[in-house]
Amino acid sequence: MTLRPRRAAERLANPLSENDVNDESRTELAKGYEHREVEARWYPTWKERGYFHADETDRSRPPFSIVLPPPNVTGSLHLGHALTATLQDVLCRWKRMSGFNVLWLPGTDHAGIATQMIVEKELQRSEKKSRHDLGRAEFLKRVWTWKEKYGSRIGEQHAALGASLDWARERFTLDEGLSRAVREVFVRLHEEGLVYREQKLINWCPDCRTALSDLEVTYEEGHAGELWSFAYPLSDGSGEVVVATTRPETMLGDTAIAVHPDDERYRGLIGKKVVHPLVDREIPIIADAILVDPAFGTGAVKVTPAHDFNDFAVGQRHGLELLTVIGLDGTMNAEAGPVAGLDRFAARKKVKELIAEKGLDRGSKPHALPLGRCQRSETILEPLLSQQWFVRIEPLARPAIEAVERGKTRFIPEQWTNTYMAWMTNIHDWCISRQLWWGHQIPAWYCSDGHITVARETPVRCTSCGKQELRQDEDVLDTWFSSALWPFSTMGWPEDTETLRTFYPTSVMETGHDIIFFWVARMMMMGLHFMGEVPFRDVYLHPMVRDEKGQKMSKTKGNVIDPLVITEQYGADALRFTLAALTAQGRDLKLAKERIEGYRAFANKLWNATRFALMNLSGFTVAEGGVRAAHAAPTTPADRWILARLQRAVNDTIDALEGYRFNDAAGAIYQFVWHELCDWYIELSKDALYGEDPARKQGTRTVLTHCLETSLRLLHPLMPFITEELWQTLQAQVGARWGDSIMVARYPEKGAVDEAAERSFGPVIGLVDALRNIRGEMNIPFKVPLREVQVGALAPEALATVREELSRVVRLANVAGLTVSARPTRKVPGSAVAVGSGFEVRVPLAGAVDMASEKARIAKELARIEGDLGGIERKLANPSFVERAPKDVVEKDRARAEELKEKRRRLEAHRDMLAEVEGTTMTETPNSNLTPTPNPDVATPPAPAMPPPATPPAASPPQPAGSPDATATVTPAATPETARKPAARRAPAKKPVAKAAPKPAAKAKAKAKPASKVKAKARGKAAVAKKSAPARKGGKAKAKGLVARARGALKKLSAGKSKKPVGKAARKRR
RNA sequence: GGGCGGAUAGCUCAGCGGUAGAGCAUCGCCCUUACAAGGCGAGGGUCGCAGGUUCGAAACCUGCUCCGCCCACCA
Repeated sequence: MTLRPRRAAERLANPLSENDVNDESRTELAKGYEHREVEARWYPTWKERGYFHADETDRSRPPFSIVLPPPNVTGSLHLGHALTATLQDVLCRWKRMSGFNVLWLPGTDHAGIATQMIVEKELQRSEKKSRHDLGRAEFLKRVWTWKEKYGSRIGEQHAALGASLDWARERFTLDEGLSRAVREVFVRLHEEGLVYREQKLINWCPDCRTALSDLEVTYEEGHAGELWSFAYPLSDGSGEVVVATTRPETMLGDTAIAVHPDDERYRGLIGKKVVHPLVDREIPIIADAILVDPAFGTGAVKVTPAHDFNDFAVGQRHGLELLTVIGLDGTMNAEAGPVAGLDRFAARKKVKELIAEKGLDRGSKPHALPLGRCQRSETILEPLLSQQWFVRIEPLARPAIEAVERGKTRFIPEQWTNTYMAWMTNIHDWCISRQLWWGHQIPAWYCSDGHITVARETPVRCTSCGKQELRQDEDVLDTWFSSALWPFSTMGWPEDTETLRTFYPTSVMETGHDIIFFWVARMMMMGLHFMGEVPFRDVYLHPMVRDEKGQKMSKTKGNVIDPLVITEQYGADALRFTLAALTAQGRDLKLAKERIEGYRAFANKLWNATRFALMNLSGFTVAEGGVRAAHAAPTTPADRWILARLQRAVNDTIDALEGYRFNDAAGAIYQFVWHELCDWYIELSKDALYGEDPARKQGTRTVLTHCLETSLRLLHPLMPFITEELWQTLQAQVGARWGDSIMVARYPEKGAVDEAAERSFGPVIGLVDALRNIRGEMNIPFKVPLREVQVGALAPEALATVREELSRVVRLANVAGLTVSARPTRKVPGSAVAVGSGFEVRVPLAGAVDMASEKARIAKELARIEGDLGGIERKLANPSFVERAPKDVVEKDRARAEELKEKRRRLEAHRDMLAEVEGTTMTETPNSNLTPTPNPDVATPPAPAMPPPATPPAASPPQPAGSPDATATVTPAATPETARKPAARRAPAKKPVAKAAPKPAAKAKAKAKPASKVKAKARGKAAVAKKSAPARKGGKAKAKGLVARARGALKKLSAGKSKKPVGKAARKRR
């Protein structure tokens, strides 16, 4: 007893690895998938062989290009980057295998402010120095050192994920080439009047000491502030005007009081003046209908043009003085009179005190307001007046809007189109200068007269006055300025390169939706302006990766996960597959450990499926022509079925990839490999593989190899490492020359699905499911063979198929004796019955069957049918439904109703028989053996009372051979299953039966209670059956919708289920 | 203030006009020689609320309630 857990534990503790030799020709696999060893091996191999490299001179294949959104060199990658890398690699590998000339271009971004801050912090910590202590040149040297360190780490992380990036083309935004592109763009825009320098109010971070663009401001919603009121006395002494503010310190910069022109309260005051209470100044009262909302506060507004965006505009309208009172460091300057020299927040307090002393305080109240903070430092920003460089954006935005309107570039998911448009149409000029050191220094030079010379290379003299002492602008450009050029600057622009001609515009821009404005929009503008063509055709915006609590991953929260930690633990393939499977459109992605574990299990499943194949392919060589070769062609319904399912999986996967539905692609492959190939086909194949029929064996081996090999190729973009490993091993085993690498093998192609093969195999699956269900519900362990099983009421084509696959049914359900017939089954007391579409099955269970349990089971099924039927009949009884609903829908329901009625009829008959039996025998001998035939394996205790059944199988009416009514019989000796397992057959049956007997009663009791619930559920279940494809296609009966939950499994396998997505996908594409 | 998502089984999410699905978790049986990172079976949902459109609504429309995100210069 204690042995069992130990055996499992041992396997877990030591899962690897009889073989960790790097040898492509080996044909044996370790027992479990060991990702570390495999991953370490393949990436360098691919890279060395040049598979990642794009050839810009190759025009024989259609181009496909993606530029990797350059990660910041500030640090290492997080899971958001892993998602980016995964999705792009999926696209690139898929396209590469599909015959495209693929360029996936890597690189990194210097990330001006972010990097500078980090290095500054580091410098402060380690050497207690500021950047000013080092000086510009020395400080920049330090940053470069930092960049070298983290730039390579980013490369390693991408390699660990399997990203097939063309490393030979790796770029950095501060490279010489890209810097040249930046200068070129700046100069040209300046020449065109689209770059200008001006004194304007901008968002200033007193902490970073730099200007920011609007986008770098994050607004804190509903900050709990205070609205404070105070009085300005009128200069003529006739009274006062009360104003309100959330920033009292700014009152020292007030240069007007504004009221609404139509406001009766203040009409008489317009044009008068008030006295500033803290400095010696008079301030005019003006009327401004735009600024003032008479309903807010007192209806009078203090105007501070140099420290507020609204007030700045008022100042422009009314020609007001711009009085700056706050300095770049956030302290009050000399203009601030009594609070000069104080920090802005200390000044706020002081101003209130001073006003209160003068008796002008008019109280305050809590007030929620949006508060702008610096995206990097989270410091509260200060609107300040300063000289900055700007890009005149409107002329650039217009073409970028048009391009999207005309469909030159499209957004996926579509909803982002609106977001993009809304921003583009309300865009403000872009402040591009930053008071930093790390970045592209602005190519503008000043002479002592203040003339500006803008040039590509350092000028010798001022273009205005010829002076030779020139000083370059110390500021650098916004990081996003160089990022905006990424799609063409990385391909060699401003030169007219072969690479640009081949790969621009790029095919897809794949990135997070958080940088749609920062980056995507700006690339559109710059690409159109300088290349005359959109930078990308499709923009796929992926969701944000969150932690399992749904929180955004951020360094400050400390919930950032390093992809390397995950790949180390679960494998890159598992992580990639998880990310893809979770990437549904339009929703953020919560990464839970359990999901990754689940997909690691999937990798292991695939590994073991291949391992199984290898074990059964010794001496086998794949035939020339594969599954289509005459001597290897599929011969059984199961073969044809799995090939049809494979083709459907291929179609579904490609459809999903084409629509950027990564989760559907992952789902299609997962479902096929695990639940069809492994759960069904491999199990089905065992009789042939273990048997002695050479033709059958050959066919099965061919089909199995084909399915596996195709699955591996299909899966490769998602799980590159394990697929390569298995593909190589399989190739070596079967002596084929599929190619040097799965990476450069051909991707599976879409094709017609053999729907007849899918359909005709249904009864076999249905039958096995029915038998398994009876086992499960009756609690009969698998090792106890089922005897005297009758399969009846088979439709002609189903009869043929079932007969053809009889040995497989026998094996999968462990049946030791079975008859197949077109006629209904014969009643046998003490049997369990299941009715499927197109067949019924009866399992005599001798004494093992518990009447109550079987009755409950049948009642449950009947309730379900009643529910289904009730709903459908109500619909069919509704004249307007019959009249107005599409014909096929009505037809489908009619057929379904008929089918349900037939099922109900059979089950009712069975139920009545159960009642009859119970009435006669159960009451007196509750434990008695009701077995029709002596059954040493199942019956316990031995039958004392009941006579043998009236008609044992052997005595069934003889049928002419080949007639649809013919009865096929399988005897225990004839089945490979039983032949191989004599021990199991002879095992004393006491244990399972004894175990089983008490169980059903309890179960039945438990189930008696929620009868209403069963009904409710049954009602719902009607839908399942209705969705079946055959009905939809004209009401052809199909073996499906068996007893109980067998349906669920069946449904997955039926053609109908997966037809739906295909249709939908087709619709979506239109 | 405007806009965009989301609310479906205990959890994470598909489905988006024909009447509810997956994975994980749960319960039962099974170490059956590809895989216990496994197999088989089962249980579990008035699809956020309220109206409307429709023969038919989880899906479409309207309103509402909660959650998340984005945009916005109300002192």
